[in-house]
Amino acid sequence: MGRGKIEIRRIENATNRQVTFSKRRNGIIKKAKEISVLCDAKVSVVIFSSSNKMFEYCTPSTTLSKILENYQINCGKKLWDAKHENLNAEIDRIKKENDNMQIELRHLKGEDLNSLGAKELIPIEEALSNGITKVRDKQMDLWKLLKKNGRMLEEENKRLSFLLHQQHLSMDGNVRELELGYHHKDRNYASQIPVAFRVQPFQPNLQENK
Amino acid sequence: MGRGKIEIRRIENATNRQVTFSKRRNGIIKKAKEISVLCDAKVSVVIFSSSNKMFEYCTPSTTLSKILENYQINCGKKLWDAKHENLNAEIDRIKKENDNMQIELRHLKGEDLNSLGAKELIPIEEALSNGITKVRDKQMDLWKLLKKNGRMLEEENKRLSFLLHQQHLSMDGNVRELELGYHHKDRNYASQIPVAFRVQPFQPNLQENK
DNA sequence: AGCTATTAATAAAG
DNA sequence: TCTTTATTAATAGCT
Repeated sequence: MGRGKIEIRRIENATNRQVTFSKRRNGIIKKAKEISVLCDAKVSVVIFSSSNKMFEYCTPSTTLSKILENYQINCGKKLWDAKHENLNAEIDRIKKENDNMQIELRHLKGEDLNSLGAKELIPIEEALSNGITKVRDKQMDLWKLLKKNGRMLEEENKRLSFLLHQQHLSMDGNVRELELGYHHKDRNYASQIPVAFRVQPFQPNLQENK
Repeated sequence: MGRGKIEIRRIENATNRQVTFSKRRNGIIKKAKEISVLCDAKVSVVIFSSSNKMFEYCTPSTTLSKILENYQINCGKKLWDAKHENLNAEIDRIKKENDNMQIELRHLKGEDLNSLGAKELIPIEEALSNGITKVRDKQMDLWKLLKKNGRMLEEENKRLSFLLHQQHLSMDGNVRELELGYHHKDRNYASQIPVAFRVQPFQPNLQENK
């Protein structure tokens, strides 16, 4: 069905192969549509070109999923059991891991100890006393940090109070000078202090955890 | 392409429909084979007749499973049913559970505490001190059991020694009688003690766990 | 199932 | 890639 007969073997010329692929792919899909309509059939066609481009046809009244479900029912082959097996194996593995951790946790919390003997209790006790030491060390660290911050705040307070006191003194001096010199009436002292020396809200380095 | 042209619409005559289905199905599968060979394409064709009979073609160098895997990669559609999704969801769920337990375990072992604040350390410390109390209680129980068994063994020993002594005494009496009466030479006293009264190895109630 | 007239598909060329 | 066209291939209706 063409200008010449061709043998059914791989077309070596890549361009020809591509052209033939396009035409025949369209042909197959057209035929699939036709048999769907003419004969009330359910058809699925999936085609990958040699360059892995995909083309698909599926009878409109159904879906590929449904067709594949029927496929499995009909021919018994399981299309994605390998996948399912893998997933199930993964689940089993994780569940086992889970169970082990659960047991370890329960033991650390002092539950389900009756099945254990003296030799099994020893490592648990060690883990616990080790853990409690570390937790208490950590608490101690936090406590020290808190105290250190408190001390820093106190010192900052002292420093600020001192600065404030000094400024008051020097201002009083100014005021006296002003009163003596010009009988100046402005008593808004703060507005006369350079900005850099004003008492600012202090942002402590301590962060309370919530 | 037949004795007459036909419209592409459902063939009402059931026999004709069935015949046309057979012919065209063969045609499509032949075309699929040809494009596979000519163009190095991967093709899957699945056809269900209106009476739900299944026909299939798949390029020999691959399998339907592989084609479908590529299908999913290519077009993103997920073919596997709810079952697959469920398994994946289950895995996610368990993994999350796993992670949580892992974190709890690490915290109880005194690891990864730096991210925690004072408020989070308190329940951990409580769990640990609670756990260690229970573990030590259990150890104490086992210790008491051990001591109790020791005492029982001691008492049993005393009892047995006493019995042994008594039997020796009574035997000495016999011997003296025998020596007086018959000048008997047999000095294997044990062989004359009734079996029920002999000292037997004692199976303690205490089981050492290995 | 076969047969064959007829239509449809398509190879090669533009 | 699209169109054209000569030629082969598919198949509708019949037996």
